[in-house]
Amino acid sequence: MPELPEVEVLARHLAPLIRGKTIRDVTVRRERVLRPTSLRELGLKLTGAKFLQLRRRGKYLLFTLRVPKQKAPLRLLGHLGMTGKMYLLAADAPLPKHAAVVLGFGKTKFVFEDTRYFGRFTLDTSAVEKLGPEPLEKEFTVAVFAAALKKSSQAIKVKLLDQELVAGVGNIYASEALFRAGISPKRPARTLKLGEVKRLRQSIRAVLAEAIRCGSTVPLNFMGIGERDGLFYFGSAVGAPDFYTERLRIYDRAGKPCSKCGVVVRRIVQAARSTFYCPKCQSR
DNA sequence: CACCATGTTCCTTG
DNA sequence: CCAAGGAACATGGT
Repeated sequence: MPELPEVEVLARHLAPLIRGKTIRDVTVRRERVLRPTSLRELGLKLTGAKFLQLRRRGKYLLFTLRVPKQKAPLRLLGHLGMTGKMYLLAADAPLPKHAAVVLGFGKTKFVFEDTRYFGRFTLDTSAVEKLGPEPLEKEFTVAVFAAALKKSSQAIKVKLLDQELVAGVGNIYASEALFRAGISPKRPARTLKLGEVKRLRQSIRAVLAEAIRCGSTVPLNFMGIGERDGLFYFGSAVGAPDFYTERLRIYDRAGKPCSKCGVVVRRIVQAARSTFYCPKCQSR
């Protein structure tokens, strides 16, 4: 379920549920997700530790824990990959088929479920140091963005997926932001004019902010999940306002009419990923 | 059976 | 060294 907005909403929901909770036991059912941390080290360090904080950086979750008798807090990094989810269950509730890591709290348990196991749950936090600016923060300036784009001849859509350029944009919101800005996904990054760079930056911010707003207002259930809500993208949560289902204006709409001009939306493949665009609204 | 999928990393090629 | 493209990772949906 994972691009920046989904991770942000997850962090906001999860933070109050785990804050102050002490980990009594650690169960790892798929060691791959710990990479490169060993099963032994994770169990050793997490058992007895208490959750203090949870924040998001790009598509990563950063947990801060307090270890008894230790001054320095412990940092834990989570990434949802393509199919990861995190939520709490009652201690006696059955685990899903693809539960990768389970942390026992006593009456409840924290579950990291990940069908494809592309996600991570690890003590190695080095990945966040390589990330570019947070798109919704002040650090994501026109100057920084424009300078980075000038250095690249990659197609702009492909470049937007580079987490060193800007952290948190994924395949869906890259198409959405370009559609909103009226820029062709095929344009080499370095050919964007300053006005287009400004528009694109604003579109990225607007698209992400709107998605966070939607996720924050929709009734999502993170405690004792029953339904399989993959969270946002294609779901239509019960009682959700109309704009929730109409939120994606270009992604996955190949063959349908463009919402702005009616021309048929196209799907192309760039860097082995699908890109959706309107050939008229995004002709250059 | 075929092809598609929200992400990242590694390998090869130029 | 860099850029770019593709495959790999693993499972499930259509």
